[in-house]
Amino acid sequence: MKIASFNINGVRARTHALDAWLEDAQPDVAVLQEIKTQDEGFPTAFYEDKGWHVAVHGQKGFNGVAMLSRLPIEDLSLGLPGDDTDEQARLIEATVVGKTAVHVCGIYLPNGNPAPGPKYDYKLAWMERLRLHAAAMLAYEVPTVLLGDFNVIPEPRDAAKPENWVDDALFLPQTRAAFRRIVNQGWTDAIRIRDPHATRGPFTFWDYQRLSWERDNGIRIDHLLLSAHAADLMVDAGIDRAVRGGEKPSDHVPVWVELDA
DNA sequence: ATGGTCGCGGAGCGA
Repeated sequence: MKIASFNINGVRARTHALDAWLEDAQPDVAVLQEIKTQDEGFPTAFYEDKGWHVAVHGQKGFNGVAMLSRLPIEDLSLGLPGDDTDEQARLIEATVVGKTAVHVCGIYLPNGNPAPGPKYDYKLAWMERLRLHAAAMLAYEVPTVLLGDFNVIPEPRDAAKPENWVDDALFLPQTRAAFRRIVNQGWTDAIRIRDPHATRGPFTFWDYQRLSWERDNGIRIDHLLLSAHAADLMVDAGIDRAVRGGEKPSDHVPVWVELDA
């Protein structure tokens, strides 16, 4: 079972890039971030006609997440628990059953800039709620993949120019510590373990500005965290880097993991 | 140091 994540930065602006990638990569499950539309603006019927099961958690203008699955979507849940006043659409999770059941939780973690400030406070609060939810998911002991745009640069080697990010909400010590608290519950970073001693990259995001792609001035902020049961089933993982060089690309590229499930 | 690029929605914000 191939499970992927792609921050598409607007589903309407990304029709070509998304379809081309789906055709090429053939994921069984794909979680999408920043669809930037309400539910009714998502091309649900279009993808259902192509054989996808579709779940959408939309929001007008900003944020918004979705799930496309070749397998039926079961036990769908929308939104991060822990704050009934939080109306931002940033989490979609469900169970899909192939050879075995896999729980898939797709997230769009808040950016948090500028820091300090209310947006950074919201980011840290969201990460604390995610920590609690992640622990609850591990307790189910179903193979689980927690993936998406985390808006966290975990280590200096995850940025081409870490010195440019020292005051940024994606790289501040508090952000990285909050990320570590989650990972240290027992999650496996599927991309990092493929090359544990890499000193630079790989990257998943290149800003539209300052010729970042042409200069390979990237960062790694899209992550796939595997529960122990999921890590035992991992066959391969990767980053579809070439997507960034395509026509009308997102500023993120897809990340994926293949499980024997 | 500054400004640079996108998407959404139809100005300015978010990233």
